[in-house]
Amino acid sequence: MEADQLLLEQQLCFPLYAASRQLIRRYRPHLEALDLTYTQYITMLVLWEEQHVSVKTLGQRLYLDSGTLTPLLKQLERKGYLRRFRSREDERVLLVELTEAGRALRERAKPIPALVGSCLPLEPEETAELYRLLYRLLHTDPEQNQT
Amino acid sequence: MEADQLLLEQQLCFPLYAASRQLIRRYRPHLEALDLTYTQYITMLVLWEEQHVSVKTLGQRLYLDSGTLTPLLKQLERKGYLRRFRSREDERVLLVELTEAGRALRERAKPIPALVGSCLPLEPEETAELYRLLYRLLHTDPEQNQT
DNA sequence: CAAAATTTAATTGCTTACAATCGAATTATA
DNA sequence: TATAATTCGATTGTAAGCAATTAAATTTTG
Repeated sequence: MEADQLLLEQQLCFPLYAASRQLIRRYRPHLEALDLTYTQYITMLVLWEEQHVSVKTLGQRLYLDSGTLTPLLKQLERKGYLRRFRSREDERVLLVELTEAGRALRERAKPIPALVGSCLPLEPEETAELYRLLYRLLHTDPEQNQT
Repeated sequence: MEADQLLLEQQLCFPLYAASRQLIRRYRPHLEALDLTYTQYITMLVLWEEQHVSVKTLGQRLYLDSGTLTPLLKQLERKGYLRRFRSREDERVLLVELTEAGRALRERAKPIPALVGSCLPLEPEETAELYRLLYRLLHTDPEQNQT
């Protein structure tokens, strides 16, 4: 019986991983117009919600570590969408804040969720259920995340 | 109203992506003992099911392209788990077949799905529902995959 | 207060993803 | 059957992810 569990289709990880990459692929054409990659996009989503965010906070919200975020934030800084600076209160902390260009980008990003969402083959209540299950997976977690 | 859609938590892509990476992280410690990465593991899953698989078929089953698979298969060949050879019928086609070591690895992989699955905070019927929704996402797809 | 422990980002190294392009082999078609 | 189109895998270049390590700043504690 264990044998069956080794079937590709029997492993939850597989459709989760494949569906995730596929959905991200659907964002790509829309994000290209904004000169953003997908990871840069979800980083911007956080920044559009909060004025000042530390790398640590970003990492906690996005489940990403500094090894991923540091080069990504430098890239976004190069593009002119944000500024990076050390906190005066605690020099260990690097804060990130949007530039005017970064805030302006928000308007151009607004249509994207609807554009991507409209081509998903799920009913609203199915989408809601998927959310619920994914957040269950995500939140009930032993070794949370890193920095 | 569009503004709300730009909230990180409102985007399906985000929990999907984060949950996917988190689940893959849970495999890592078990896979390390087999000297496999996660992507190498799902590749082995396919090979444990089929004797000879072409790179194209692998790509279709895993939703990965040759740019990902070529170096990965070379790596698995270096580890001694598989052999790569051109098809005699069609020289464009590269076939992959497990070595004895590759087949033997299957036994050591058997406990992994149960080990990972047991720490998931989902009821069996919830897991089933999650499957169903993920495969809906995955299968109903316009621009399928690449090679 | 000084030393130890902790926190925070940055860096390094390795492995994906994947778009784009290429070259070789095969198939279609004019 | 030549040549045009297609298929297949490999290659290249960019951007993630992430473990492990490091360095600097801060906090704890002896």
